[in-house]
Amino acid sequence: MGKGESTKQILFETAAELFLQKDFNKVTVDNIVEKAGLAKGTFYIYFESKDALIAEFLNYYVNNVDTDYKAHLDSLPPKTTATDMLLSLVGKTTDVLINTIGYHKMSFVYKVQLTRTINMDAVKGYNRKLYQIVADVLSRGIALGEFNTKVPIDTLSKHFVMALRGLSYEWCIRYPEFDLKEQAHTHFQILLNGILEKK
Amino acid sequence: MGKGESTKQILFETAAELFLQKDFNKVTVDNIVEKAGLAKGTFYIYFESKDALIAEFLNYYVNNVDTDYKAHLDSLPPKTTATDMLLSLVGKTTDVLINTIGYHKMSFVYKVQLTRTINMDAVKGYNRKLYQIVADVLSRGIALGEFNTKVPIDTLSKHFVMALRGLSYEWCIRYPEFDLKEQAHTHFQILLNGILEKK
DNA sequence: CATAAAACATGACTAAAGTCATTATTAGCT
DNA sequence: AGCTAATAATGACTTTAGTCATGTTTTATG
Repeated sequence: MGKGESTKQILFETAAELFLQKDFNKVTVDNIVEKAGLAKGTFYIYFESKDALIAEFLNYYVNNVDTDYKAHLDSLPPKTTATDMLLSLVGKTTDVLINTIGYHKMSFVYKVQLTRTINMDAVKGYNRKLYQIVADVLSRGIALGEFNTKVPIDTLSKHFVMALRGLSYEWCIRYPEFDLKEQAHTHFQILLNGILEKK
Repeated sequence: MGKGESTKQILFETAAELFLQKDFNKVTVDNIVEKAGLAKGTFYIYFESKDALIAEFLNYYVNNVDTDYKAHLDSLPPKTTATDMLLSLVGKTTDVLINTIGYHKMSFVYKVQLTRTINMDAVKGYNRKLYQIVADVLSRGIALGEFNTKVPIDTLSKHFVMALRGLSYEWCIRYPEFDLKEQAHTHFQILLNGILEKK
């Protein structure tokens, strides 16, 4: 590891410490470099911007949750229906959002994602594990004759994850009135059932 | 109209002019007050922040579109099915987003909404006309025996508008790869049909 | 119309992100 | 080791949002 890499590491860890104590907005770049014993310019050698650092911090955070989601699904009884799996997965993700990540960090995720120059692929990249996890549940549902759709599975998976993101965004902008868990459940019920009269 | 109100008007209009020439980020508060021939402090008497001014500007923009949506629906042949109405409405909204408002302004809307202190009720308030418009189409669908759902209409309407917002957000963060119009169409097909095997 | 209170306006100031020309350190090479 | 090029670090500086104590104008009132 070159000198530069370890300096970056120091900055990142120093910042991470501060982020656990205070809101992102309350931690200044000056705070970080002072605590790290470095100059401000050094910060900008390793991070494009303060938001870019926060994005790395959040990516790191979000990265691990998909592993949790997978584990959660694997822990379900083998005869669970695909519908129940999907709803259980939705319940799990909303739990994590509410209890582990928190609405404040999620708001930042959604804000930073709108800044085109900052890379948040860990969250939105289609290679994110979550897309595959959802696709697997959908495949299972089709294999079991439980689901029936003309839309290809990976397309469907993208739409489901998008719906989850839409729900989470709505939660962020309507917090605390919006009950994410309940709304997500209802929304996926609608998504699964549709509203068209069955012929 | 008191003196204050007209000063606010001047600031707003000056800013609006500049916003048509340049990105929000490129227009500074100093630019605005200089062009308006006022002091910086004056700006902050009338606007809580630069973002608050932008929010007012965007609200004004977004406000009118719902009237367009209503007009669009009214222009459809009277025997149009509710399904077609809904899909046509979705098509219309995506047209407006893409061609009239633009992804850049929408990104700002979504960013500002995440700033809890700024009021964007014209966009997200449940009294927004769009919620009623969607509810009306849904009622029609139920009256015609076309739709069938246990979920109350106004709840359903909120979920549909949320889906639309989710799609638009996704468009913003994936622009220009994400084809909003096509994706919205597919998404609402899924939402209408569901994916459960019909019994 | 004199005057006090309220409303409006000012601009120098602070805070914080981000820049960049300069300086210091490290690594590779003979 | 001595020299050079690349890499790393510096901090004074710029930019821009936002503040606030002070000053000016308007309005209401005896």
